Amino acid sequence: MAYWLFKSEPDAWSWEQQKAKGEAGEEWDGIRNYQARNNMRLMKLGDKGFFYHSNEGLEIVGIVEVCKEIHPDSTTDDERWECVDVKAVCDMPKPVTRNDTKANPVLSNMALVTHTRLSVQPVTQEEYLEVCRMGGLDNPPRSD
DNA sequence: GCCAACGTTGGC
DNA sequence: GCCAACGTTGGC
Repeated sequence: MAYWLFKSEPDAWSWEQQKAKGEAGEEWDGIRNYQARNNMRLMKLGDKGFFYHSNEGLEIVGIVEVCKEIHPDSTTDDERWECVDVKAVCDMPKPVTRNDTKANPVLSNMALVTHTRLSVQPVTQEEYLEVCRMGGLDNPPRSD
């Protein structure tokens, strides 16, 4: 079991829209980057991840859960591109900004800091728990 | 809106 | 298999 981070521009797909989908969740489609796709291939049902607003906000605003494992991306016929489905689990009580993560030595190796352009990233358990602590989330949902 | 970083494409 | 050209992402 593992932890992840999903980036989305709120103009294109926001945390509010994700929450509105509720338990049904939604495809994390439109990913056209091999590294990001490969990360999604590794995801298991029940894995948790952060929902990050890029471009505007630049902060982790909530927690999502993988609710469908890797399958073809319905937005393209190109069979190279696959995706998972995710559903919203809970808000980050106090959103954690990218600057916050950059300023925390515990998170110095976090992909959000070191791999700026990667849109689907792995997060270590240590990083996950630290970000949740910073965000005021007392009982972080676990992947296992 | 700009631009640096980085990923992809295609010619050789 | 290299690398120049080009396209995209994302922070500022």
